[in-house]
Amino acid sequence: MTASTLSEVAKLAGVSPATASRVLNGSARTPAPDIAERVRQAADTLGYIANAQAQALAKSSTGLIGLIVHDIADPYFSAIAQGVQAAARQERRMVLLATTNGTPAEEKDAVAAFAARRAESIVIAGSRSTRSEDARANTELAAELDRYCRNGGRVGVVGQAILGVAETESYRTIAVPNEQLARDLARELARTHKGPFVIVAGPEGLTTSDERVKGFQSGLSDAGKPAADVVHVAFNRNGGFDAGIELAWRIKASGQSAPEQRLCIFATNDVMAIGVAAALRDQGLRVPHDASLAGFDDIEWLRDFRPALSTVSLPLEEIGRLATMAALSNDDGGPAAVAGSVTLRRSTSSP
Amino acid sequence: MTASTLSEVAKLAGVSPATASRVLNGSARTPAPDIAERVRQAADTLGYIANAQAQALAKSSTGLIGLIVHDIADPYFSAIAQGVQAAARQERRMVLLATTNGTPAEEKDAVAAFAARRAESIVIAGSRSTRSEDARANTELAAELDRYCRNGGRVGVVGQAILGVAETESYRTIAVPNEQLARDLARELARTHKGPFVIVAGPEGLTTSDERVKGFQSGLSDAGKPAADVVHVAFNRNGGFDAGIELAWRIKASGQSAPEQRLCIFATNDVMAIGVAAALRDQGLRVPHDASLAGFDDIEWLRDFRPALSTVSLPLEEIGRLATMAALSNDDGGPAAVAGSVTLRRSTSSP
DNA sequence: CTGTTAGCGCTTTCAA
DNA sequence: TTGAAAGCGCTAACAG
Repeated sequence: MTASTLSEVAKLAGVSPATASRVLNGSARTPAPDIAERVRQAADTLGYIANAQAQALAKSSTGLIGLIVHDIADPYFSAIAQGVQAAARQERRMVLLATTNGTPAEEKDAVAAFAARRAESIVIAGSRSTRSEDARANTELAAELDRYCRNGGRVGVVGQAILGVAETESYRTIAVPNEQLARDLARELARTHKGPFVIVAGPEGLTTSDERVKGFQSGLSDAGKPAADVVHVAFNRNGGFDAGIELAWRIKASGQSAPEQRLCIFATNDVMAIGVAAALRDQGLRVPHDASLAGFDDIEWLRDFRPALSTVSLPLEEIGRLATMAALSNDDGGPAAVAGSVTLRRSTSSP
Repeated sequence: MTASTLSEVAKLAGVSPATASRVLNGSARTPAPDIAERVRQAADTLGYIANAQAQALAKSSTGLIGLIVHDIADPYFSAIAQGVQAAARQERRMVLLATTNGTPAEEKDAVAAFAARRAESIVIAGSRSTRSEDARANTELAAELDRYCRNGGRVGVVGQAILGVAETESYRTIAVPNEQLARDLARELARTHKGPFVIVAGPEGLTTSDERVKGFQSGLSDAGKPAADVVHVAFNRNGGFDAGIELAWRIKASGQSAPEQRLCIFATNDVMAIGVAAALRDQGLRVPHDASLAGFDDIEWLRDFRPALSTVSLPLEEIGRLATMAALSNDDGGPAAVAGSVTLRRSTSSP
């Protein structure tokens, strides 16, 4: 990377580097018009591009914002990334991207890498984990974030706070009311569904999934329904598929489906619900005819997925934008939260 | 961002900054074990995090790779991004992300921004445009890339080369045989389809779409079929939907569909095909009963989309990986290309 | 093996 | 208004 430097430009223009700097990169006062023109000319002929690294070093501000997601190919995360990117552009920042496969250990690495690059803020999306096997990594992640914040970094977390990180004004979380919304969904479904409920959840200890399970159960309870069975599988499409195969078996075994026996399946996110649907179809069962099915998130794919899936709509892109703004601004707007809403579609309509 | 510095660590450990640097960050020779331990201890108590900016400046190598896509929320791009990210991690690089809405002007801005940050390589994904309104921006983009390459940057382009950029060994393109594959698809479809063909394409001048149109037409011609009508709409889901509405009208107008009148619709990418399918369904038509439908790319969504869509499978993630490696390595492996394959599914089966 | 000395490219007081 | 000089945090010759 051998680009021309400021002093080369300055020399060509016959001025000092300081002056060149003042005209080329924003400074309080602009030098004389003729000087300025000479400098600009020189910069142009040399194809000068300011070295952002050097500028960052000199003014200790990098204009970088780090984004950490589990999986950028997942529509949930790519929608959030879209929002982050939009906000970053608006605030004239560049975004650094890291994917972690959902492991706190890799999240910690990502935070460290961003800290090293002196990213001014970090946005973390993706469920937390309370599994014991992640405990150690979680502690390290918290420590890394704490250190990052103490060094002046700001972080915005999507969903739930990361345990063990001091809640300062430099650490903000965009709360997603998973529990409340799942509860609303359960109540809504319980209104018309007569049969038993089953929950297809992610691994136990995955906070987002756990919250949704808890909320759903409490919604059922509110409606005077018995608690739902919970099947724990991978928190992705294939996990949903696995669960779906098992449930298909159960559905078939129960013989002809009287309304009182018909299952209502709640998958704790949309891609799992899609997996469940695929498995049921595979096994010759139809939704909503043989079972009701609902998901969570309202990812873009759902728009053209059939049967139309009931779900909880979340403003994903907005969430990304909010998390970014929270991690950038200095106003302590307090804990931000987003609103979601139950969206009933054909997959949970009476057959 | 007030983090502790190397010299603070050095001072605490009672050594010179140079020594501290040697132990903390990889150097050829490691200092004496006891010294090293002291330094590490000091770094630890101070919570030292090396300043990557400063390191980059000193060794003039940033470990940054820039990724430019039209839209990160689009499954085509997010799959590629996944591959880029994987390759970057493997090569211990960080990725900077920029989205451009497909406009060459924003692509140029992104290249400039990456150049300023001294990214060592840039990966550009997304169709080129030959529209006259983009000519100026394209020229500027080419100039920007040229300058970037001359300054030692390396670039990997997915799909087609960017016009006007000198084809040096620092500028590599991962060719996607759009034309050939579209031709293969047309031939395959022509084998069984009796009726007329229609192509739902992106805006004229969008290279990827144009190539696919051209290939498809030549495949039809190979098979002795008349050329297909081409409908130009936006290169996304909604464009496909618009076209689908119009086509539904056409299909209905043609009365009962004898096999000789049944339409086969080729959308130049999958999301458009999905849009077409949605429109047809909206209008009470069924695929493949009332019309055949095929797309291009084989994005992940297709896996659970019904009717199962015929398409051309592209190894998207691999493409991202290859483009990244091409933009990183110094071996001039020559022009790389990927293989795709025609994937026939139910959407083009006989009704 | 360790420390000293120059920078990397830029910004920014501080004088002139 | 312009220039000189110091320094951002680190690395890399070169001495010792």
